[in-house]
Amino acid sequence: MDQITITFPDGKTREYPRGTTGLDIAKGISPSLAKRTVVMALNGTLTDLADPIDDNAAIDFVARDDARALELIRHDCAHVLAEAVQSLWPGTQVTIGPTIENGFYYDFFRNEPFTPEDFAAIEKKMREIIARDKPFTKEVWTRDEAKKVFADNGEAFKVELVDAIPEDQTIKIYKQGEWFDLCRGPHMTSTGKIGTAFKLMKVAGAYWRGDSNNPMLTRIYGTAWAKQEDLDTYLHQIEEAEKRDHRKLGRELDLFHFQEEGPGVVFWHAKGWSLFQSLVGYMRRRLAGDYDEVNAPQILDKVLWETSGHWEWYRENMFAAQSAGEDAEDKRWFALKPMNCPGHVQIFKHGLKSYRDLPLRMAEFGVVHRYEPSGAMHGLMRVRGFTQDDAHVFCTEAQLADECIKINDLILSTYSDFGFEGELTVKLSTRPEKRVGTDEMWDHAERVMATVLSEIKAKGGNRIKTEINPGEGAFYGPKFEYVLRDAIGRDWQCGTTQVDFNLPERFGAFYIDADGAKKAPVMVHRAICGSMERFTGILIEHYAGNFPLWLAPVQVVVTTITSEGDDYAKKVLAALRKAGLRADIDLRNEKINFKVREHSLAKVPALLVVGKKEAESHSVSVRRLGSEGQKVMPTDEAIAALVDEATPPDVKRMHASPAVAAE
RNA sequence: GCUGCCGUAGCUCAGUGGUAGAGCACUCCCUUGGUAAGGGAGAGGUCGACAGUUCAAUCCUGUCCGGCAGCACCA
Repeated sequence: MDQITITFPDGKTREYPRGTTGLDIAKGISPSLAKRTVVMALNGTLTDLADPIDDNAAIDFVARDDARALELIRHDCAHVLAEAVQSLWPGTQVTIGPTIENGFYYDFFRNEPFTPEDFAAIEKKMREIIARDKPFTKEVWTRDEAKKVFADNGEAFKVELVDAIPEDQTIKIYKQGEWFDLCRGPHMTSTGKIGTAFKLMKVAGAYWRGDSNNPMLTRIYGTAWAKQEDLDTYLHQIEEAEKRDHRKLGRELDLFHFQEEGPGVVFWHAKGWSLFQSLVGYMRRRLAGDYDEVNAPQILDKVLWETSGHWEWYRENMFAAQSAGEDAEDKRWFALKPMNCPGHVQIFKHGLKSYRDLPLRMAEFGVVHRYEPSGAMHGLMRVRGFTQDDAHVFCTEAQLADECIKINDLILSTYSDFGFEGELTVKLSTRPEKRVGTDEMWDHAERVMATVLSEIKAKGGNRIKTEINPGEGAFYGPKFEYVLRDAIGRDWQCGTTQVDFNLPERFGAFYIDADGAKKAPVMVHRAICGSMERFTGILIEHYAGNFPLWLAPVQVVVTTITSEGDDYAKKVLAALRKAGLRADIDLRNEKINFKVREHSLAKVPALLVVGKKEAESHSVSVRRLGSEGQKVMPTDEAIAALVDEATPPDVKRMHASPAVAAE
C-alpha cells in the first residue's frame, strides 16, 4: 500500500500518500499552521519539516516558541554566524558549530584570530542574513562529491569531517541561500526564524577536535533565545554571577588574596580564615566518634611515591624538594604530598591490624600540593596548594557497601547544612581503559557500587539524580562523584567516594582475618567538600558573601551614635564575646549613616547601634543586613537571639536530640 | 601547557616616545551627627621583571613572570 497513517497530537489519525512531507501535511491542515511551524517532531524526534515521511508516524508540529525549537534557533544561528564570518573574511575555514548550554559556538580557522571588536560587524551581517530569510534546504551528497566541493573551496577541515562520518550515514548538506554547510540537522524552515534575540559573547582558542596536538582554532561563542526578554534575562544572570564572583568578594570582604610569588596558593586573611575554620570545625564535629583524625607528613622521600605509583603516574603534577644547602650531604629528593593516601597507609601499617579493627576510618585535613597547569588555576576553585577533608576507610569487602552508604549519608546531610537544597547528582564512574586489577575484581566492585547507587537514589527521593560515567573511574577502582547545585543553579562536583583495591597491596598493608590469614583491606578514599579552599569559594558564591550567621567571619558589630555611647558599647561588645559571638566594635567619630553603610557593604549580618537611649535602657538597636529598619530590644534578649541563630546546624540537631536520653 | 587579551597608587581605572593622573581607601585636622557616603588638608607609584631599539622607553620590540576568557588537564 502506498498510504501511511499519521497520528496527530490530539490522537486523531489520517492517511497520506507515502512520502508526503511534513510541510504538505501542515499546509493541508491550515496555511497558518504551515507558516508558524519551524520543525516537526516525528515520533518525538525533531525532523526537517520538508522531509518526506515514509512510514506511519506520530507527528507534532513545533512552533518557534516551543521549548524544543530553542536548540534549533541556536544551531541555525551558528550557521548564520559561519556564513557571516565567511562573507566578511573570505578564506576563513569553517569547522564545527554546535549548540551548548545557553547558546552555541562556531570554530574557525584563520591565521589572524578574531577579537570582540569584530563582533559588531559580524552581528550586523548576521542580522542581514536573517532578514533575507532564505529557506534552509537539505541535499544529500555522495562522499566524493562532498569532499571534492569542500576541497575545492579550501575547506580542509570539512574534508576531514566528511571522512569521519561513518560509512552507513549519509552526507547531508544544508543550504541557506548561496551558503552551505555540512550538517547533521535538523534545521528550521528558514533563517528568518532565528529572530534577533542573539548576541556574540566572546572569542577563545580551541583545539581542532579537542586534541592539544591539533591546530588551534578561533572559537566565537554566542547566545541565542526565542525572545529578546529571554536574552535580557540571561545577560542579567551573567551579571549576577559576576557580582558574586568569589575572587571579587574575596577582595571586597578582605577574605584572602593571591600574589605573583605564589601562583595558585592562597594568602588567607583573618576573615577568610575564620570562614575556613568554621568549615573545618563543622567537619570535625561531624566526624567525631566515627573517624580517627590523623596527620601525615607534608614531605616524604620519593621512594614512597615510587611505591605508591605516583612517581610514575603523576610526577608531572608533583612538587619535589631537596636541601637547599650547597654543601648538604643529604641530597635525597623529597616530594610534597599530592595526596594523603600513602601517608594513611603507613599509619595503618604501623602495628598489626585485626579484622576486629575494621572498618578503620582515618581522616585528615591534609594540605596537598599539586602542580596544576598554569591555565587551570582559577581563584580558590583550582589552586596548587589546598586542604582536603580527606579520609580513608580501611574495610573488608563485606563492609564496603555499608561504608559507601554511610559516607553518602554524611555527604548529603553536610550539603544540606551548608544550604545546598537543590538537586544533587551522584555519578558512578566505571572502569577506565588504563587500570589495575583483574576483570573479576572490577565486575565485583562495579556490582557493589551499582547496588549502592540504586539505594542512594531510593533513599534520596526526588532530590537525587543518578548517572553512570562509563570509563571515567580511577585506575585503581570505580568511584562516586557528588555534584551539588548552588543558589544560582550552577553545578559543582565536590564529594567523591573511590574504591581502591590497589594501594593497600602496593604497600603490603594487611589485616589478620578471623581465620588467621593475612588479607589486604579494601581502601575507600572519600572527600565531602573535596578541596576546602574550593568549597569555601563555592560558599562565597552560593551566599553571594551574605553568610548565615554561623559562618559569617564577623557576626556582629557594635557601633555608636556619638562618643557618649562608647562605654556602654564596650560593655555590649564584652557581653557578645563572652557569649561566644565573633563581634567587633566601631567607635570611630563618623556619622551613623556612614558606619551603617560601611558595615552593610562589608556584609556584617547584624549591627547593634547604641546611643544615649539604649545606654539608659540597657538595650540595643538591632539592624540586620538586608533590612531597611531596625528593632530596639533588651541587650540580653538580642544576644540570646544571636547566639541561637549562630549555632551551627549540626550542633542544633545535637541539642534537639541528645545521644543519650536523660534518665 | 595552548590561543587570544591584560599587567599604571591598597582598590577601580585614565594617560603619554621627554620618568604620571582621577575617584575611593589611607593619615591628620575640623565636625558629636539616630540607621547606606559631613568638610578640609596631606601622604602614597622603579608604570610586572629583564633585555633590545632610541639622544630619550611606563609607552615600541623580544623573552620571562603573573592574571583573565576559553581549550586541554583535573591521576
